[in-house]
Amino acid sequence: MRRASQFGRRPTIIDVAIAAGVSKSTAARVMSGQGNVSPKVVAAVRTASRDLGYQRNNMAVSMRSGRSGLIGIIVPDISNPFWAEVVRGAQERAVLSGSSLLIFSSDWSAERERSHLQALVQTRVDGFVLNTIADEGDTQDFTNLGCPFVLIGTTSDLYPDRSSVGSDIPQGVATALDHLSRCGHDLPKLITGPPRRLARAKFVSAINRYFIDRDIDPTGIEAENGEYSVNGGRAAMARLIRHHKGSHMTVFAANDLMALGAMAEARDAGLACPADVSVIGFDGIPSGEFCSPPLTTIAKPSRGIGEDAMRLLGRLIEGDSVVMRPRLPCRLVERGSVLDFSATRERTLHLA
Amino acid sequence: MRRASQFGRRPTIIDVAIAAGVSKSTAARVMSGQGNVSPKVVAAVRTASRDLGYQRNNMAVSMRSGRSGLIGIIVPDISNPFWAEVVRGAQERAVLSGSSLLIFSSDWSAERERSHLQALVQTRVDGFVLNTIADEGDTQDFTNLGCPFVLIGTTSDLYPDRSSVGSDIPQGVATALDHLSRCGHDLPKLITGPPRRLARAKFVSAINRYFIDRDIDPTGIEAENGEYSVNGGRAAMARLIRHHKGSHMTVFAANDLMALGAMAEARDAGLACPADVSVIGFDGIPSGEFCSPPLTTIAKPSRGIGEDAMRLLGRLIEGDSVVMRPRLPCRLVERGSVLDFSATRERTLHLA
DNA sequence: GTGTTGTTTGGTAACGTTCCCAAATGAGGA
DNA sequence: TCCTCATTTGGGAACGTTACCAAACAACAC
Repeated sequence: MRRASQFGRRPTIIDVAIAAGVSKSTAARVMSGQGNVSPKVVAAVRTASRDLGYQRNNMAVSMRSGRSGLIGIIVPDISNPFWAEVVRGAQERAVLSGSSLLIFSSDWSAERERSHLQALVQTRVDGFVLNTIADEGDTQDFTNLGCPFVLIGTTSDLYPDRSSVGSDIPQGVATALDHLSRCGHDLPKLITGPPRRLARAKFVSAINRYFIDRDIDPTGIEAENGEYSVNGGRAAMARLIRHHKGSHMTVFAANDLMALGAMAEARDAGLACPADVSVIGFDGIPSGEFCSPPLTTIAKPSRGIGEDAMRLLGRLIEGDSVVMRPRLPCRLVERGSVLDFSATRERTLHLA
Repeated sequence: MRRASQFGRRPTIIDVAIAAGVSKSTAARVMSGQGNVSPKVVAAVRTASRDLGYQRNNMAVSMRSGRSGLIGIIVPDISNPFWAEVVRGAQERAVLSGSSLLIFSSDWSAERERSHLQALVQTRVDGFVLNTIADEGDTQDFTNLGCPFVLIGTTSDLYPDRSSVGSDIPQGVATALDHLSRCGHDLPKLITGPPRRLARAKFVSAINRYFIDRDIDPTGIEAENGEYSVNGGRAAMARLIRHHKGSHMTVFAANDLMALGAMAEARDAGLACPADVSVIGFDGIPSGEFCSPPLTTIAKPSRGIGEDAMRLLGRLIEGDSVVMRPRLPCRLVERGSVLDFSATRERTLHLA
């Protein structure tokens, strides 16, 4: 059996054509399966192709067709299981539609985001999915790259006339606060992202709105900023503990990694969760199920965000210029990290 | 300022050349910065390029040069934080070397692996990193795809004359068993991967060897197979619990996700960890730090594996045909999921 | 002015594919 | 035999880039 290596290079469709004794046009017609070829020739070309180990060169195809079959996706932190899950959702759809995914992590650096974006454009991806870390003011210039894209996450609010997919933050926040109030908690303390981040502002304002709508004054709510990581959560929690007066402390973290860090820090400080400290997170990453105690959290539809973004991008690539901005609902995942005061009271009564 | 969209298509280097009033050869010389161009012309071309928003078409470049600047990586399960971390290591190196990573997950399906592999070849990646799920017997045919590659993980042992990067399984296993024995444990029970998987065989045989080398008969060791996932670990643990006689149970899981599952299952069965059940894992995923109790495990150098594989692949792509097969050392991460009988005894004495 | 350098520039081909159009072939009827 | 029509086949161009080679140009010495 002849091999690709016999040429010292990969066989082209011309090699196949020659081997089959036809012209490259005919060989191409066979490969694309568009008919109008005699059965004898089809067989000959197929055989030659198999014998030579022919593999179509997608570079040449995209060169000619203007379609690369490549899709880019840039998220801020691929190490965060939440974003990993979003990417996985996108991946699933990409495989389904026969395209390949170029995955980048901006690591919260605008510089990196820009450079990855340029790499994507130069690679001539058919489109990209982006969670831009751009803050208010310096909105990036990917809007005129001449390449279809779908934004994901909170920062997409900065581009109201562009298609985007996100989770419904106000609804998620309300779900969390409803749960806390149902469990008999007072105003929570917040662990939020870095000061300038838009996501932080959205999170905080959703919380304020919730309380204002219920005639509760939210001005007393304490908030500590931190990086969106376990260590960021630890540091913020350490500060909260230092300033804390009173008995039970309730903490609402803006993402699960920070919630995990907060719980770890509390434990190190000798505080029991949920007895002394209640923690509720935001994201719904798998690790939350196994931590001690299991983390009560607001699960975002991470995989769905990735999937829907790809679906939307697909339509954009097909030329459908519709603008859609779905905000998918979050749901409460009740586990063990939030103390239920009502249940405690009941239990106390039972014991008495 | 003129924009890419003025042509209705992306500007090419010819557009730049025309705008600058030179030939495309000259424009190309400027863009590649290889000198022999008068300063005046350089300035003109630079200006034209910026004005038009010119972005080099990497498809055309790779077409001409035979280099795509694309690298593929296929892992069995991108949802597993261990593999995510390997990919992240690879990503880091890729960005450093100016190439982009195409990431695929085979999800333990040979069919998918083959299809992803074909996608990579057709995209003309410069090389790829692969953890093949191929079992003994049906070794895949990526060896004659005419594309440089580096294998990672246990299955690379099936291709002894190919470059690969892995972790030192025997050393890791020995580290784990040393620790268990130091803590006063008897023979552990095993939670392993699916029966036909080569990784399972390597794991089990490393354990057998360890005991044989120490004149201990390993034949009595119980092992339960399962998928390499949390639920796989749960199911295996359920079976172990059902068959268990005696007091304390010691479990060595072949990966951390299964260890997490085992701990969850034990908890659901009313067994305390580590009091009733000791669990030691293998991988070193971040979630292990936050579970209850924190998971004692053997950490593989996940990120290093990804990095080294890319480094090696880089050399292969450069034409250096050296075969290297580093096996990176694992290290013990001692946390709370393994009961230390010696310490317990001491503490008991102190209390008495 | 002429010849000899060295620098700067432009034209052309090639990478592998697909599409369009024209040419060739075959079948069937007048 | 010749014409018509349908089917099958081949040739050429184009996608955007770079490398090679030759031509043009400038500078300088004779």
